[in-house]
Amino acid sequence: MARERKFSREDLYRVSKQLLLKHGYEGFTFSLLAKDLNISRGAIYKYYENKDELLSEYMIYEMEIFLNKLDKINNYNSFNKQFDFLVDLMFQDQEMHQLRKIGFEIPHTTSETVKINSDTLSQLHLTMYKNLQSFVSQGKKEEIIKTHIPDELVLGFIFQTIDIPNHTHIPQEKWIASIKEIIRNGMFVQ
Amino acid sequence: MARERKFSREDLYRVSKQLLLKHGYEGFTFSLLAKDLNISRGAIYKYYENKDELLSEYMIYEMEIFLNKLDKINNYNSFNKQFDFLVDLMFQDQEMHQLRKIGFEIPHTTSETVKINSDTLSQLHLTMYKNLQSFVSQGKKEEIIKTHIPDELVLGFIFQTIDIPNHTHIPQEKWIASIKEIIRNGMFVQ
DNA sequence: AAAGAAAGTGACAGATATGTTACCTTAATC
DNA sequence: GATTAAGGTAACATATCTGTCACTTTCTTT
Repeated sequence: MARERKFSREDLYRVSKQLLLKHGYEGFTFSLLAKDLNISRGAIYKYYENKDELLSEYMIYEMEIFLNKLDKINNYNSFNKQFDFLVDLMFQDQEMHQLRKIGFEIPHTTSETVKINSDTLSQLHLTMYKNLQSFVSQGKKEEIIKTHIPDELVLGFIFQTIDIPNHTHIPQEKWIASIKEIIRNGMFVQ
Repeated sequence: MARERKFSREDLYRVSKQLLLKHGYEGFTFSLLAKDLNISRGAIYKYYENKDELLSEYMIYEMEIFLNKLDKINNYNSFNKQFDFLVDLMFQDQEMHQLRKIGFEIPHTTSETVKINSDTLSQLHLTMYKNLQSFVSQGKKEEIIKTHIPDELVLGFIFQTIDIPNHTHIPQEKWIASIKEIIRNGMFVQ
């Protein structure tokens, strides 16, 4: 150590998250980042060669946090409780879900570091996928989930429906309850 | 008339669409557009002051085409057929749905023309919404759709689920059939 | 064939993002 | 207190996008 840093890694990640959600991948720049951190742009280059290096590293960080939370799905042994847990988690981590989509825009063609990070990220996605895969399998084995529905669709419904904009500001609890109901039993009167 | 144009409005729209889907709103530039059209960048400025003017106009064009198709929903008088029509339409016009989301990124703060176009676009969205609103109302009146489900969610499910990525390339027919089944009756065994 | 008008071009200036680097600052270590 | 090394800054060169404008090209009209 020689001199105290003006910004921590956490600062970097926090502000990057805000900027990513606001401007998207293409709109994210070191200029904006430096301005929001009240540091000079050059300081960031002491740690990262380009934005892809920073962002791919940050995505790994977010993904690891998410996977840790997701892992708690194994604390529940009935499929129904796991289902509730998963949908609730997705709603809590709605922003993470936005970020994950932005993460796919990072090109893995630039520096070596980015390539390595992208590989790590792919690995984490695979881990997530396997975790969820076994969740779906169990649902089908317990004869709760219809077996003829593609696994991808089971997960896709849970992942996509959290993005439905709630323009009329229906209370979150009611909103989520309705989503769960539709996924479970549909929106048609039986 | 004085001289033949090297590019038609259709050319402009077609290439803009490709670029928008590939690079998103922020990544869309007149430079890219000119290059793909094999014309000079300056030529585009003869018709549009900036990209927002072009894009907002283009979005109106796409939206009008879509609304014309959507209007055919009234050719069906049973709710169930309308439902099938709507889901099928959304799948045919998947790209249009991507574009619509990108369209929301156009700032309505630049030139007067953009403001006017944005208003027109809002109007078209309202028209679409009302059209769909009456579809949902009918479904509830016919006691096919559960009345306690928020209207926004009924539409949201139809609009969002078409975005679920079909990575494993399940045949479209089977895919769409499963989506319809889940929306209607859920993914849980009854 | 001359005049006029719309279409298109290329160059210019301004703005902003990107990497790099010489130099300054701060704090720990000797 | 001098040395060392990491942290930070500001300026520079480069690249790209933007908007404008004088000029050229092409076609129609007279």
